[in-house]
Amino acid sequence: MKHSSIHWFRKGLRLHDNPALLAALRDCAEIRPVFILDPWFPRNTRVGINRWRFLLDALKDLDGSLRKLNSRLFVVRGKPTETFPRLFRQWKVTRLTFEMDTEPYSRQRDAEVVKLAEEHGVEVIQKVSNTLYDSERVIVENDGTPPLTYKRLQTVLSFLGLPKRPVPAPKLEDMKGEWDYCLLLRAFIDCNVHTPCSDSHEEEFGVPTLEELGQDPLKAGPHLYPGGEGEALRRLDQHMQRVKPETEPNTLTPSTTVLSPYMKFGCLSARTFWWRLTDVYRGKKHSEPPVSLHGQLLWREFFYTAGAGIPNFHRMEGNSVCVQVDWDTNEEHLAAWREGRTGYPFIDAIMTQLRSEGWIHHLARHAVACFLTRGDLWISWEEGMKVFEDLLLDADWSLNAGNWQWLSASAFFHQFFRVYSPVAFGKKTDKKGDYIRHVKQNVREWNQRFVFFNLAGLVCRHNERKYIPLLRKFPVEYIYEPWKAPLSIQERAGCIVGRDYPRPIVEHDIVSKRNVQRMKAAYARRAAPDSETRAVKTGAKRKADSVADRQRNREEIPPKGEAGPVQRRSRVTTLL
DNA sequence: CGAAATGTTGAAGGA
DNA sequence: CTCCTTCAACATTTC
Repeated sequence: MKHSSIHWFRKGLRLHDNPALLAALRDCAEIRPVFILDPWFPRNTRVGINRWRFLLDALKDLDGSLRKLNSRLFVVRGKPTETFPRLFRQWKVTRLTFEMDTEPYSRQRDAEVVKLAEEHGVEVIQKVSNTLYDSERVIVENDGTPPLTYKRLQTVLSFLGLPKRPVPAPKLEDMKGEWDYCLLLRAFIDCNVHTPCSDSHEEEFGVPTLEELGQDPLKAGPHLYPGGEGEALRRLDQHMQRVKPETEPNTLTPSTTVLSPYMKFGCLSARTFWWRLTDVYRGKKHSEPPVSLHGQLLWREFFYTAGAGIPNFHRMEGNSVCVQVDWDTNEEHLAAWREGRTGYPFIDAIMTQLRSEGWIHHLARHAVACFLTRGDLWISWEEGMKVFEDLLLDADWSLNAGNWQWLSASAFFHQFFRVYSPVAFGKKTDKKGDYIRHVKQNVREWNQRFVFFNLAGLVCRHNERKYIPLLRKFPVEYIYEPWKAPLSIQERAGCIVGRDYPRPIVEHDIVSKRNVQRMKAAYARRAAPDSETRAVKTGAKRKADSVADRQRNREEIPPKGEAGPVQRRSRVTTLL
């Protein structure tokens, strides 16, 4: 029997290394690649305009690639649970394929869709291709809980062996079936895979515009990182051809790959990236995990596994690995942080770049995350996570929640006495504060952008790309601390602190010391939740349960070897 | 069991 | 520029 297949794109917006798409094409007469978009959804979610633009880029790219295979992308407006029953009937669907997604929201949605498919007699095929390994498998291998240290993850993965090789993208031959044999019969029996498209495809199923999603295109920032598989593979090639494909992890200035947004949307496969790195590194001297690029992919794996196995991973409450902290509520401070007006130029420059471009360096994320939470403002990491979700092109549920817990010393990382200084940290790699002034280091690259914006008619909005142009003329010794400059120097720089640029909203040296003590108290409460005062009085400190103990206490997990893989899988699922 | 070592990337100061 | 110590001091893993 020849199938009528739907391949459902969600993440995994690519043709390469897409095993679920290949599964859809097997023994298939009709294939319809589908992306489902609720036109009202954008108005109710924390997805900023730059991220929407990236998604639409990726969809356009996907549609273009599918056209080359004599197919098309169907962008279907609606909710998955309402849309699929209609599509199943209308298109006489027999098979639905999609990439497995481990996020709780997606799992619930997918479970509902699988149920609907069963009711309509539609076969469902799900494949793991977003991560290097099957997260559930990693959890089972670690006795039912996600590894909570990087070392532990490495140990578990060593049992599982190397990641699978990526599968090739479908080619035109795959879409045409056994063309040679069928050519003569083609008029009578259609034995080729094809995608039935109507003349009204564009109006009905075309990729939407930003306007359709209720976004004002004029509010988008410079288009530095266009979305899509094509751009992802181009960037990958570009970085793999560099003499030294390593990035320096401990500096802000040298360029990193900026492949993270492409990874988030699945425009680039983690396995493709992994094996390309292996090829490039073969026989050459290179760094090792955790700092190497292989290591970065394993960090992604680490947080994905944590997100898949720890209930309420995106919250403090009900999250077994998260230290419960008495964060303050301070709307003014939160807004100042979000909008880049804390009075600390390094912090404000980073937040300005984030808002405008949708990507900031890893260590820049550390600096602003620490500042918002345990370092300075003592505001919950959940608030920071929401802002990143809005503004970061690469905002990925598990990684975002996991890294915010890390930086706020709420989970995984516990050396809360190591506080990033909003003044000193940036100076280490950028003594002159070029980043704050945004001195153009690569004129040619900037000129290309200039031409591009010019053509796009956006030149007036985007030719001023300095992160804090106000502070441009401050001398080097005051660029990180403009409030310390004498008034005469402020006047000469054309910027008076307190009038043109804000005074610091907190005094770092004072609040950071206070916050370390508050953190210490929060950890003490965790160690002895019901007897903090007693512990202090007697001087006795009860030993904290290990995280694994506390997780086990929530739900008993059978000892290794007792339950078979199938049973275990369902157990893991119930943990969610 | 308890001590020692370890942990992707702190800051400040000195050699 | 790199390496070192000291600051105060966490959880987790290893020995």
